[in-house]
Amino acid sequence: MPDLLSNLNPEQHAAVTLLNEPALILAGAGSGKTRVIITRIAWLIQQGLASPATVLAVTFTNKAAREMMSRLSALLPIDTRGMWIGTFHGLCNRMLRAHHRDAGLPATFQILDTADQLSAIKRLMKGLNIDDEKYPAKNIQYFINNAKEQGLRPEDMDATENFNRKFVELYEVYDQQCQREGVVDFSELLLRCYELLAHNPPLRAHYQARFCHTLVDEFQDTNKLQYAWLKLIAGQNNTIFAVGDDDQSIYAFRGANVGNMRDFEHEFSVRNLIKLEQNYRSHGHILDAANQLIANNSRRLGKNLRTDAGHGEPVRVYESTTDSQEAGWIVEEIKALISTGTSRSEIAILYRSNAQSRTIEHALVNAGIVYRVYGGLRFFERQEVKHALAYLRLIDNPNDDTAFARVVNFPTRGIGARSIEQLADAARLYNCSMAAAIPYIAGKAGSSLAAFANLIGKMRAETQQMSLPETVEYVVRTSGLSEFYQNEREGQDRLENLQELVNAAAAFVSEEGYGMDTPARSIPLRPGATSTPELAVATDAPNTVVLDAPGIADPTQNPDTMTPLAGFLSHASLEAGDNQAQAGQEAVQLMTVHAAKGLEFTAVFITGLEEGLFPHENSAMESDGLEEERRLMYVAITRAKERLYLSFAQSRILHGQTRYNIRSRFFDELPQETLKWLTPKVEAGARWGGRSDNAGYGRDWFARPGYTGAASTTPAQLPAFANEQRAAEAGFRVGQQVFHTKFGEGTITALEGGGTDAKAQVKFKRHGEKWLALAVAKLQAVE
DNA sequence: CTACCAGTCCTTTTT
DNA sequence: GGACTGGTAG
Repeated sequence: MPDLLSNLNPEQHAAVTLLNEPALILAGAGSGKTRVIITRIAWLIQQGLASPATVLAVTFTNKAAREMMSRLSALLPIDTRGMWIGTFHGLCNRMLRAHHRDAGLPATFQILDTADQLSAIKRLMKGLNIDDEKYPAKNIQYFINNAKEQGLRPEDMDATENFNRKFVELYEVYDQQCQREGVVDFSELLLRCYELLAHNPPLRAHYQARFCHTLVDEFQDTNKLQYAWLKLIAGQNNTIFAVGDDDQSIYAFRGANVGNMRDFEHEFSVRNLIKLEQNYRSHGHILDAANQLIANNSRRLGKNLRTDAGHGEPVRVYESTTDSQEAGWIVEEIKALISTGTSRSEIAILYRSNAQSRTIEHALVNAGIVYRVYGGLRFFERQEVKHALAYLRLIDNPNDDTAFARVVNFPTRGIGARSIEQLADAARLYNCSMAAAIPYIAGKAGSSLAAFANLIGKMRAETQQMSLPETVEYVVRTSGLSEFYQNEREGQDRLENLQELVNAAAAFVSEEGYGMDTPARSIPLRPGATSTPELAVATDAPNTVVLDAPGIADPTQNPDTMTPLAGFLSHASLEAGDNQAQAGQEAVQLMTVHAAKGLEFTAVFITGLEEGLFPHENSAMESDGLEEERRLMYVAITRAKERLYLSFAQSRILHGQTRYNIRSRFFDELPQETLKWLTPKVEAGARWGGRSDNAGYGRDWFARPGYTGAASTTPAQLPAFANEQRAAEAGFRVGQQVFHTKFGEGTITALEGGGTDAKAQVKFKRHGEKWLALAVAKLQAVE
């Protein structure tokens, strides 16, 4: 029996072996967090305190889930495939598939990704003749997802206010449309699963009895709905083991609620909050920098990272005149690093926003340094792949109008916009899907549409007995997609991606343990499974737990509640695939700070450390915005193992305009003794009251009087700041909320001039951006 | 239906 | 600066 505990430090040991109480583990960066979770699962099983079937482990990304499974099976000889380890969305999908009837969904329900959802909303709005200017589809999408993440259905929402009513109405119609089409979006997956458990006591009791240990990774990133789901599924006898780091919460903008950590601590009366503060990644100076920076945040749970590694090298700071000079300097440093033996893949260049990568890439290309950019299009998001998937979806579910609209005329088959509009009208009239409305269309348009329906019907019939890879291959060929891309000049890559899709299907089949010949569209029979899984009672399977609600399917004993095709389509939506340009190369790594979370590198460059960029100017408008930016900086710093570079530029071209920025306030928040300035440090001079707390935040975005910058700063560019300051004297500032009697609410985005010439640029919620003379316009401050 | 042009937007992103 | 969208001309 392997000794799982021998190499743990005391805090890790305590966390791993904690028994019969809810646990909150405050796990600092590089403190062995993943290791603790995996070791705990293994230890619980090894000690007989849990079986693989009674453990529920939740992560945010598929990558994290995969890592958990592979490291776990390395520790213990168990098959992790049947275990409930996965992402929130993946697990909810699994549960909804198993209980689709109770959840009110068809067995073949499909998952809309973000882009699908947006096009579904656009289609809906077009049909209702809703002004896209007044109600942008993106805003509707945001509203809907946000509502769902708060656990709110349309009927739960306040629709009394005029403006709000339209949103709520659209939310309601959108949900009806999804229901009719048999599709669910990402947030629906979670909310539907939550409601399934909330409204179905026997089912809830079943799962609550089944899971004795729930482990949650990156708990600080959970939103309200996810937390509610966890509480629901965990029930009484279950001990939740929540691992997270409030200082690394950087996803508030997508609904993450750091407050869940504090709430958990109180609601579950956590007795021992265990802090993992021993860092195994970074040298001392780097940690000192991170610790002192993050100490500027308020409302922290509080921790301080420490290391045995010694101080190491100082943090190097570089000031450049321009962004391209910054890039040039980075290239020189990287050359030096490489020549002294640092592997390219151990060097990372981080930036706050993607727009910054171009200049750096340019310099790297010129210097002939191989690099790799994270982010961008992912495999299952490519248009040719999405087209092929749309055909596959139609085979499984002809009512999926999103898929239908996508490929009804791709490749072109003489079905124009007018025909499609006609069809959509008929579908609305008869309250059916577009496919079902085809018989109602007469004339030439009708016959082209009928031909398309026949094509899909033929595909459905002919793939009946085919395996999944065969089906995919067949669809790519029969749909005309391969022919289309063959004839297109730039179609070669797309053709290859379609072939890759066939390979992906084959890989999926083998990873999921289906036989290669299993028909793609029947539920495979494996030992322990029955042909009607949702009615099956799993009493004789291994690791069986007592089922207190007989008749409830248990997806762990009966994982085959999905056909291979449905599984593959879910997989394509839930796991969009690699977003790395060229994987596996020995290359310098370029990515945003967000993308770097969880990774580590020997040498790290944090670039563009300027006011307005990092911290980002938009964050000034959000409450808690600066603190989130600071956490982001904290994440960035703690990626570095041995060497950390911080750089900023006096001027930078952004969106085609040259901006003159001053260095980030974060420099003032770092311990000066850990910094080594490669360029002379220029004192910033007195700031407005010298405040760096939230109260003064937003006031001094682009203007700190007294800042002279380096000698090369063009004086002609500086009056812009001076102008803003004078306008600011009138009592307004950038980022401020204002009210105008005619235009309503808005936010000041720029200020110019002074005295009687003072003007403010205001972005109104409903009327766009306008320049207003302060002497004329009656602007009221909203605070 | 395609091709081209003008207008618009631009923080971060996983599922 | 550049990617994407929507509109219109051919």
